[in-house]
Amino acid sequence: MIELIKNKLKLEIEEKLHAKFSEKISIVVEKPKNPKLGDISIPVFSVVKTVRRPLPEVVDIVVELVKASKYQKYFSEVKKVSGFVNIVLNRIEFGKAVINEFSNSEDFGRNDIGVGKTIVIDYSSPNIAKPFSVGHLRSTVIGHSLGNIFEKLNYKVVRINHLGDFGTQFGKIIYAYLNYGDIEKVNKNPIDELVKLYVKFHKLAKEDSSIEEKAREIFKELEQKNPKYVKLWEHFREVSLKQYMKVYDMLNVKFDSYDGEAFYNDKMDKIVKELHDKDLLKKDQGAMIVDLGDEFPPALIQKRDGSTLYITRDLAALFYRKNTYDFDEVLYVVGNEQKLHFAQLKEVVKKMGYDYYKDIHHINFGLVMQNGKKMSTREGKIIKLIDVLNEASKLSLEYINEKNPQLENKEEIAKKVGISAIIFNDLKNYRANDIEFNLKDMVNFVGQTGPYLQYTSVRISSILHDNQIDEDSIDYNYYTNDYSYELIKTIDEYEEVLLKAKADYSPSVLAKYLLTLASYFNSYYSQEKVMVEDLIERNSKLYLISIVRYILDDGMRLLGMQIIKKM
RNA sequence: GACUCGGUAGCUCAGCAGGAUAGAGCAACGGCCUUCUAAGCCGUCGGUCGGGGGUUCGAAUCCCUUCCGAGUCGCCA
Repeated sequence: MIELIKNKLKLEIEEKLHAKFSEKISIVVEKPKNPKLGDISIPVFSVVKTVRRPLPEVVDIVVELVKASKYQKYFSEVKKVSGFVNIVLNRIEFGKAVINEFSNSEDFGRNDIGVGKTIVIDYSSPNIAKPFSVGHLRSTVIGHSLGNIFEKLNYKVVRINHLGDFGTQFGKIIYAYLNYGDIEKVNKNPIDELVKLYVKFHKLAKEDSSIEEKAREIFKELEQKNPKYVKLWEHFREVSLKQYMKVYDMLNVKFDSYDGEAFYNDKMDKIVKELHDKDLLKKDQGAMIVDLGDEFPPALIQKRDGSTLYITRDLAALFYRKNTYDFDEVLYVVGNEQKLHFAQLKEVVKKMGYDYYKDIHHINFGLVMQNGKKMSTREGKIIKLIDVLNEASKLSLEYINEKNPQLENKEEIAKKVGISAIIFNDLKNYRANDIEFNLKDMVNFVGQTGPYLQYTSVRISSILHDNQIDEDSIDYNYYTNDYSYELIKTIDEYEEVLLKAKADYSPSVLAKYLLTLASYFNSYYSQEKVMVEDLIERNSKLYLISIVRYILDDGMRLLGMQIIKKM
């Protein structure tokens, strides 16, 4: 509502100023930093500059224009403060407008910006035969949440888990397995054992680099379907995926496709041929490259031995997705360290003459660091996500035993709180920032955390209970005190927040907003008694807090968190 | 070395299409449970917005420069 008022007011005033001074003037209509100054603010310095009139005169003109606005029924006061014109809203009229908007909406916050558009999101994408680490959590929860947010905005979303189930790493693992592996150990504890082999390989390669060459040979034969290697590969893939599914179940994450890199194995010749036909391919030091000029290093398409590389597979995947889903945008939720790769990918697509290179977006995120350095599987330093999730659930159960020992289904709720805490902790900060791994922070349940949001929703549920709410007997006067008014204003921002989260491809925008909403509610809660004698007052208050709960729950759902009624 | 991203309170971070006294949470300290869940609320303490220049009526926000951290830079993904 306020966004609408601001936008229209801006146009209205710009138009009238234009008529008056016959000069094009652009003004800013914003939210003042300090709410005491008002609800809407218009700095007039830019107007002074273009029309070259004294500031007080311009301020007066703008004040008159605001007062004459179509929206003046929403204004209770128009003040001039130095170079600003500040507007105070009429709390009753504004409250009524916001509440009505909620009442008339099927799904509050929804926006039709995405109608008819398809968006493909590539996320999670763990590497087979490697543990699902805290590093993969980021891609998984960011991608999942973005998918939910896009769906809320009426996009059609295709969720793809592009499994890292191919590549030279398999040459390495198979080499190590054949020389040092033990079938029983592998079957007993698949991923752990395969990681050991992978780490061992890298240790050995440091002393004897010739085994790198052997691994490459094995991979090449795997690509050419050597049955012995294919069989091993299938086995490794199967046992790994089984373990990943456990984690996805815990996180409540689902995908439309699990086609990984191997799926594109037979789709790459076509790419190489097309690049060749378009005269983009160049032989260089025995390998085939696409020269990308001065701006980027060349893209390596084919190795000296003829086997393919990451970017070749990504190209094949991209074209497959374009043909299959006809997307309007494709998002790759992949870490910062692959920035160059995606820049090169876009550049190659551009050179191939496809205009939709513009629709490729690398949704980069910060690395999970340990002691200020990137975590690396090669060095065997890895923290398994499942351990962290279990730890958080355990701690959450301890909390419940301390705070609310009589609670039913304690274990189940503890899991929902613990896992949601981990998810929220990951999403609350802007995705591209690096984060230092810190279990203590991740399982902290006090302050700006997942449990804080859940707790706030639970408090509301506890009041709402099974009270009936009559939407027709609302007295808007109960929404005018400061505590209520902050809630009304924040409720009003929900849709805008979702659009911002979408525009930035960052769930943190939503996460921060939910914290603000919850915080305003908790202040309200400490000040206002809801279950009062007066039925109109009680009803009005119940309705207001039910809206707050609706947004909290909807927002948490979009972030991929669990909604609970008691804790 | 080149390129990219970051540097805001002791710690974790918002704010950055320029706007009015720079905001939260954690930690520390002090209050608030005979009233709807105290995983909460209220308050105190805490900042040369890395340093230096510049553009502007106005800079944490834009430009230049410098220092610090991270990532990437041809046969891994």
